[in-house]
Amino acid sequence: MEPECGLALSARKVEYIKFIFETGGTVRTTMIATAFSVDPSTITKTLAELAAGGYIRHVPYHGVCLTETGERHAEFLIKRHRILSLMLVRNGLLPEEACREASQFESLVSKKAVDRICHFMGHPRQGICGEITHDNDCLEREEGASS
Amino acid sequence: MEPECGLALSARKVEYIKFIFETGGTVRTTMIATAFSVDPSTITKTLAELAAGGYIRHVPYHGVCLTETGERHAEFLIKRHRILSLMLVRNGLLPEEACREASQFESLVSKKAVDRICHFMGHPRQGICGEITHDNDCLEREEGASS
DNA sequence: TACAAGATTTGGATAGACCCCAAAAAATGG
DNA sequence: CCATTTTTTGGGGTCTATCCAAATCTTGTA
Repeated sequence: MEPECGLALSARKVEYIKFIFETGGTVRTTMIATAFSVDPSTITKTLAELAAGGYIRHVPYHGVCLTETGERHAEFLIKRHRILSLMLVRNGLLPEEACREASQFESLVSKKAVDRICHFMGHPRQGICGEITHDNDCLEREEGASS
Repeated sequence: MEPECGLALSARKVEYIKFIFETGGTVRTTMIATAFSVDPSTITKTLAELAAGGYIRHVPYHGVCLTETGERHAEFLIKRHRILSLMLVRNGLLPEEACREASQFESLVSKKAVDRICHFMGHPRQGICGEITHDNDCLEREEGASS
């Protein structure tokens, strides 16, 4: 089993997945297009790629919703954003700055790095733009896992 | 005067500028091509863009060297890399990991953020992959500058 | 229920960043 | 002064992200 580095999605796709997750349920193309000020046709195309990747289920003309995989991944994406934002705040940035900066580069930070930072910070529950949740995956390294 | 956010160069160009700076003096196309395992023609093209941006002086068939601007910028790029790597180490990553992760996303971190982190860490001199130098630009915020 | 209006998708294009290959051009050491 | 090496040119490619216009699907409603 490959380590799952968490770098499979481009920055844009990460934003879309997080948006769909946070909106919840079935999300319509226009909703995403409006939220990101992008042409609906662009969204349709990107959605097709996300569907091909198994992250979402897309019913043409009706909207998309996350698959089981997509949901699990979305949780990671959001946690990554919050952990990184929190780290930045704890290292001198203002909350809004931290959130903004993290959004810019988070898609390039590996899961392993996020887990280490999360561990180092003591698995904080309170992020600066929402609560942080911790699954086994992130806690299991605690009890002497391999890597 | 615009704030100079430090996001003008792509990740690849950042690597090239840092490499040229660290190599010092006049650097030849092949040297860069070899260092990054990329076709020389690709380097020539990217070099043309960096020259157009005023970062380097390119004498065809002879090599490139940084301009005054390029040198100043290179110093920032290297400092950014070291500050971010150091922050990651201080937040739980192993040195090599930190360096590798920082290289991936550093091009997307603003100068302002770097300055804040640098300030927060107390303007450290010892990075994990080299010494960190601090210019006025980064220290002046200390004595109550505007932003 | 048929249709107009609105939402969505298709198809066609563009743009930027990177990259490669083959061939031309320049530099250089004998 | 020429063969070898280095570099540049010219021509393609891929990928991601976007836009526009035209087709297509849904739906509320008359």
